Amino acid sequence: MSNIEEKHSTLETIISQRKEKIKQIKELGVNPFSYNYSVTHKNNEILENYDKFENKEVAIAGRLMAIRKMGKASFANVTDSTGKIQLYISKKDIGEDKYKLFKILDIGDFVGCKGIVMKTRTGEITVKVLELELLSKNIRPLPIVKEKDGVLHDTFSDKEQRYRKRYLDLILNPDVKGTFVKRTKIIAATRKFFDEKGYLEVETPILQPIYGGANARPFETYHNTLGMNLFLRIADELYLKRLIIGGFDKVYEICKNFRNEGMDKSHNPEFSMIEFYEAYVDFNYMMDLVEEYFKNIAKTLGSLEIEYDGNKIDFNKPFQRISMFKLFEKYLEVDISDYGKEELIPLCEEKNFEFDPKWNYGQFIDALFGEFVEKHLIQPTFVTDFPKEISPLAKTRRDGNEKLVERFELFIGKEEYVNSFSELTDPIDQRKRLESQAKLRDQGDKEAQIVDEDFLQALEYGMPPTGGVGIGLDRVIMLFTGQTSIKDVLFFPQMKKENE
RNA sequence: GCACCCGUAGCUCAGUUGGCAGAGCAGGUGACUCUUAAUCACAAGGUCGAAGGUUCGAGUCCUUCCGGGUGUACCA
Repeated sequence: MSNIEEKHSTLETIISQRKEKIKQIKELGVNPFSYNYSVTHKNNEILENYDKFENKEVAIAGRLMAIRKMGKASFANVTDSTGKIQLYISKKDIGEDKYKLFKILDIGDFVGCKGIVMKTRTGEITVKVLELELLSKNIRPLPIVKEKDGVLHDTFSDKEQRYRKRYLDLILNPDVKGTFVKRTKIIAATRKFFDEKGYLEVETPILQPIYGGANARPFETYHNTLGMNLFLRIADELYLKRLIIGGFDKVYEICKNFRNEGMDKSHNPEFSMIEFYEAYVDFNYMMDLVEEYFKNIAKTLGSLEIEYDGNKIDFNKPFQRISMFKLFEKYLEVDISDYGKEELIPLCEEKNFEFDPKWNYGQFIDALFGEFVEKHLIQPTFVTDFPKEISPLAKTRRDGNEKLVERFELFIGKEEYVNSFSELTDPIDQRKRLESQAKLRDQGDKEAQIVDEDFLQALEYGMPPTGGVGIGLDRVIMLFTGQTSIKDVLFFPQMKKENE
């Protein structure tokens, strides 16, 4: 025997068997990849209105998810976008040829069937098939999830596979679909909320010659014809402000932003935000609007009280509004509102908190807040009184306190969801602030902002007082779907290349 | 970035002290006309994530690398 037997893995064997089946199916005169099918009803309609459908004819279509053969008659489960229904298929009803076809079908195939709605002896609503059609042949075996008494067995649970092959996750883990339907509902409700407030939805460039509006490292790309470097936007702030300067009163954009930095449970390199800007209002007005927005989304999804990551979050009450320094007083047990950098250094030492002596006042406050305060902010809380150094696009406090700006962030369940300020409209001040960012950049802060001359020029023409807000939509979606990883609210989270 | 955990058949998982790589499901063949994690019988299916090393002998121990998860840090 000189013939070398090819060693096949199970997978290769199954795929070649199914390709062989395609040949057989064609020999039976059947197209294994048909063009259309006239569906009269969805599975759930039938299951929910059995009385109406009993003994009536229906035509349904979907994917075969289980097959139980018993000789001359068989049962199968077929799943469509609404749910799973049982088929009863007997040789007597569909004829010798079609039964032969049925017998070579596999789990994963799409079928269409016309038949009579009935109940089996055990009471299960079932379509007794009279005409069976193969709509699309599967050749790669679908993972099999079994279910008994509501308990799932052998679930498709490998997170890596679920993220890389989201289509399988959607087929095999029904809850996943629900999360993404909710995602779409939240986006739609967001759009509706701002449309009804008289905001104009706009689109601004994703490819930007200069990036800005946030502190982050960008993705860089290159345009061949223009011969220039472009950046994927890290925020759309500076463009939306240009539109306010241009005379729009209220604009919003639901935008994808791109930030070239670390990834974790709440950071994906591309993510969704909504930013909105309104002329003639300040950050206090925006606090009201943001509070209304969150209550609106909660209501849309059914409840003003939710549970998230082990915490009960209550949207009924007015959100707490509190100065960062009051929070420091509470959790640091020191009033640091009059402290400068010189006083903060011994405080850090006393609290055993590691710091970089090169930090400016704002960076100290920011770091201390992150370490000692954030973890306590469970219920919705507007935090105000941010230092100027970490807020280069926000107006100085109107009461003359030069260290602080009119800015708030909304925290829920220890996470930041919203960032907002009374937008800085003074072009001279704005230039100064961006220049001091540039200085930080020169000192090695890769996330400091860039001086955008075009934006500064726009400001010089005059910008009305404006309130602006950015909301991290993926996080909002996580909150209202109960997911604690951003990967579970993105259809296709970013992954490293799989090795072969 | 650091720490810990995981990677075995298409899927879900066993694999003891280092001693012949296993099961269920799916797939194949056969039986079976109300099954439903259908059942029964038979046969098949493996680069144990990759590469090195220790050893008479490595799925198992060591090193490096790849991928994933969790925590932590950076992060708006």
